[in-house]
Amino acid sequence: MDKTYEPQSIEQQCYQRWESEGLFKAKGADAPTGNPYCILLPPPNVTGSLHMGHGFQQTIMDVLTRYHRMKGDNTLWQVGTDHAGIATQMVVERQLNAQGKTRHDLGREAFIDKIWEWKEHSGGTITSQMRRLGTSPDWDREVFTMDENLSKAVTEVFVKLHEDGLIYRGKRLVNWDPVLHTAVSDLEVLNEEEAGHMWHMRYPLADGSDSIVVATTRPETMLGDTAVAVHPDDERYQHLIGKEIKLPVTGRLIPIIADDYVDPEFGTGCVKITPAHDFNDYDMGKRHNLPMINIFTPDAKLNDEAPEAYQGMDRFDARKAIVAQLEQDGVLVKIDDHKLKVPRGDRTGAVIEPYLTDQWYVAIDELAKPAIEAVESGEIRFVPENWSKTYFQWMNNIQDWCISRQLWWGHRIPAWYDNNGNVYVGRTEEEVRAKHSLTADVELKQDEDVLDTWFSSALWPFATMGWPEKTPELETFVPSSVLVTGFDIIFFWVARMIMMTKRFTGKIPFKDIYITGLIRDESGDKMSKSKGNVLDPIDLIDGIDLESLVAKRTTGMMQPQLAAKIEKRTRKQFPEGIHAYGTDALRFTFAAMASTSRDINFDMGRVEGYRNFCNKIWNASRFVLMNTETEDTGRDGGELVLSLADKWIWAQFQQTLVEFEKAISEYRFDIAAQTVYEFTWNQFCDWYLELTKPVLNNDDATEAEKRGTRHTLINVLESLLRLLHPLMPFITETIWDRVAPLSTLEFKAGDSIMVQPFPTVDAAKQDEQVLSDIEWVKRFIVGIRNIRGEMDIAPSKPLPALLRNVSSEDERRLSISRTFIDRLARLESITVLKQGEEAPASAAAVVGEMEILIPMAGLIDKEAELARIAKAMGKLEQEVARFKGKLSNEKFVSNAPEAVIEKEKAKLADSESQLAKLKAQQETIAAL
RNA sequence: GGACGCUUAGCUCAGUUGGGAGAGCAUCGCCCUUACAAGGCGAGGGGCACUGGUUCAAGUCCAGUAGCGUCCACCA
Repeated sequence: MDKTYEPQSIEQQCYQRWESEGLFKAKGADAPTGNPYCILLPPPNVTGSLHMGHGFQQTIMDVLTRYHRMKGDNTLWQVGTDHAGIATQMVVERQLNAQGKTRHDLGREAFIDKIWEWKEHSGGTITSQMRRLGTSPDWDREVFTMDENLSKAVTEVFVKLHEDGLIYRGKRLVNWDPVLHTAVSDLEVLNEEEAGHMWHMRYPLADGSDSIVVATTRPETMLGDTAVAVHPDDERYQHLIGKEIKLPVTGRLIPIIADDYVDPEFGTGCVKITPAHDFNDYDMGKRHNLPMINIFTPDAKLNDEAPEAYQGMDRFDARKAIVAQLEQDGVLVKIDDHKLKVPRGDRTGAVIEPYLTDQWYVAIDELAKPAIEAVESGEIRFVPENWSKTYFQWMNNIQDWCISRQLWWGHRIPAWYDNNGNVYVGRTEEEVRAKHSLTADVELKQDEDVLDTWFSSALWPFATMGWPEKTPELETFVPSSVLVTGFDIIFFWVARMIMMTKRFTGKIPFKDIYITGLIRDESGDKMSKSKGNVLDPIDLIDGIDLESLVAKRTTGMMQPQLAAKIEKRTRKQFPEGIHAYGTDALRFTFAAMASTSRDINFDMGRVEGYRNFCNKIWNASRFVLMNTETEDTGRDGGELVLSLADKWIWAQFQQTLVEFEKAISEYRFDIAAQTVYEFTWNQFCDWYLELTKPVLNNDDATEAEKRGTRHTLINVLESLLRLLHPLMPFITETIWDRVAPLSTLEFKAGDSIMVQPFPTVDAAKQDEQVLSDIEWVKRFIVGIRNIRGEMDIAPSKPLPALLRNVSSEDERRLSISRTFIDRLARLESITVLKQGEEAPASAAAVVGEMEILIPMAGLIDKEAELARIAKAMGKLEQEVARFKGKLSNEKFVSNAPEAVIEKEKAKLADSESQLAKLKAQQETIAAL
């Protein structure tokens, strides 16, 4: 193996091999063995490219998938992409615009063809990037939400819901995006606080006897006013209720009405009512039977309901013009600054206009009820559990879902109209004609609208499994095991999948919902193009030089004026660009960051740390191979004598395995990552590999002993690679290919690590005695290293050691670990002092009751040793004081459980004994 | 207005039924010891946001305060 770990040189070839050998394939619905384990990939937009959130979530899904596959489960990671109606249409439309054309120039069919064409060429970005991440979904089952079979499911669901009376068409006020010319759902509207004004306008009474002042943030909507409302109990306006007002500018007469909705404290206590352009006014308009005057065209210009002077004017220009007119008429009382929430479309950023149109809706209450119960009953579980509250809060106040969109790209609504305005819903025109006995001479036109993208996404759990056909996959993989996703789409997607899957399969869509945190930048800001703090996972894998990174961050910006700032920031943060850390390091980082926290600040330092971890694994493996590849590892028989260290590393491995599996089962990938990191680096590399050297390089060791150690080296490493594989697929595969043939694992030549069984706990290797023996050895060695470190004694200088107060247990341990201690502590001799035997002036370390003495003569400075002892004593004195205080507290002694008190007593005794020893040392040395 | 979350070492974060404060990175020493300087060995560093309560015992449970943040709803 190369001396240095080079991720670039191993990753691509591994992946191609796995994919071409078909190793990601699920065993199939009717697999003879294995519990079904299924994960649904939240389908990314076809227009998308991989961002940090994808990388993070997909890493977690892949860890679970690989882990369960190795556990022998019938594992399916279902993959696919979403047609993303609005986003995709916008991408292709922008390309057309660049050629000076619009989609209307092409016409609907040609435009849709164009999108398909675009999808074939450019739609695969994200799936090829997923491959770079090492993800292992079953690519053969990859689906697209506009595929024929999924489209069929969409139609089926629509028709069935309509038959059941749960889909209806109605004229209502909707959120209208005047740029896209489509309705959008409540969820697609973002309300941001923005600075605006409050205009106070005086409306005169029709009879000229009085006037009333209304306040508004949208003066232009006065053209659509059909009433002014006051609170019924507001004494100021009692006498005006029922009278009429002459609306300025238009001269229309409108009534003054009374309604509880009005807050007398706010503004002037009088509200202008525009039922066709405000949701609250709409409700009030319905309560009072007010006319609804729509004053806007679909692109939010004034229509012919407005006075001629304003017709065709954009709404914001109209606002200025109206205000000017009001001022001129002397009815503008004042203008206040006012902060208000402005609704904007999440795709376009355009100010959303409440707009009166015909749309299709899903009546949601009947669907919501079983979906709420499924979570309440615990059948579906949120992880972390707390997110269920968010779910309930929304589900309990859920509104009917507007599902029609005035777009071209998407699932066309299966409804047909005749020339009399009758609507027929059915799977096809033929079905509609047959069902309603419509003869060929009745002209039918299909609804122009398409469905909300989330409508098809909602069917994901069962539509991907072949529904409405009765397939074995539906039986096997519904419900899926866990949904891994972000909290931002709990409403958009998760809730809707639960509703639809319950409705159409009677089953839940998934058992667990693991909600991941949101990846932010290092200082906690959301990553966004306009902030210039976006990291591309691929750049962390391959690296990127500074100039390319700057260019990437500053091109194609919505607000080019920010470019200079972003460039400065980027140059400061990445003076050398970004190093290539490789996929395994990035994946490990993602796993290690997946704690329960809902915001995750991405720290580049950690990627580097885990790249170093990869390097550590690489080099440790080189060491193991160096000692085993050309040696006898006992694979084909031969006596094996295991050293204390050999037994210990196996015992330690069992513990690690148990902890790892527990963490994975609880979706604590951070703990899982930490556990294997600690084992690999701090136990396996730092201790075990060092402990093998005294055996392997010892001429006195027997061949059986050496064979036992080599056997342990190669087999622990082999098992460790399998343990690590779900987290770091590439490096483990590459090394395993070399290691496995030397191990005792039985596998087919040429097989990949990813289809090997996950390590299982071997109870015979769990050994508490060995664990505590090595603990003792470690403390012994660290004690001496500590003296060396603080006394500036070269590590290479062999030292004599004297042991005082040695128990029989200490003697036993010493006898089985003598070679380890000699080598790792660099001792030239160990002398056990007899009871009462005089010792020379020494520096001391304490292991339990036993003292390790390093004679000072010629080595250790008296003052330095006194200082070292004083420091250690200081610590012990503090401890003793704390334990004594506790134990002398009458309340503690009489109330705390016996076990706790005993523990405290033992700790006190231990500290006191150590302290006494140090004190004696101190006196001896001070007297020199 | 409603709901939720966060505040622990210089930085980014763990701390699961209350029982002697942890990791990585950064910092400071010493070391090119034939797996690894992307490394080894050793060391320093914390009023656990604040106040009060429960308890023999609180980073952990309860109440409140402050600061930061997210989501939902919304007063024209």
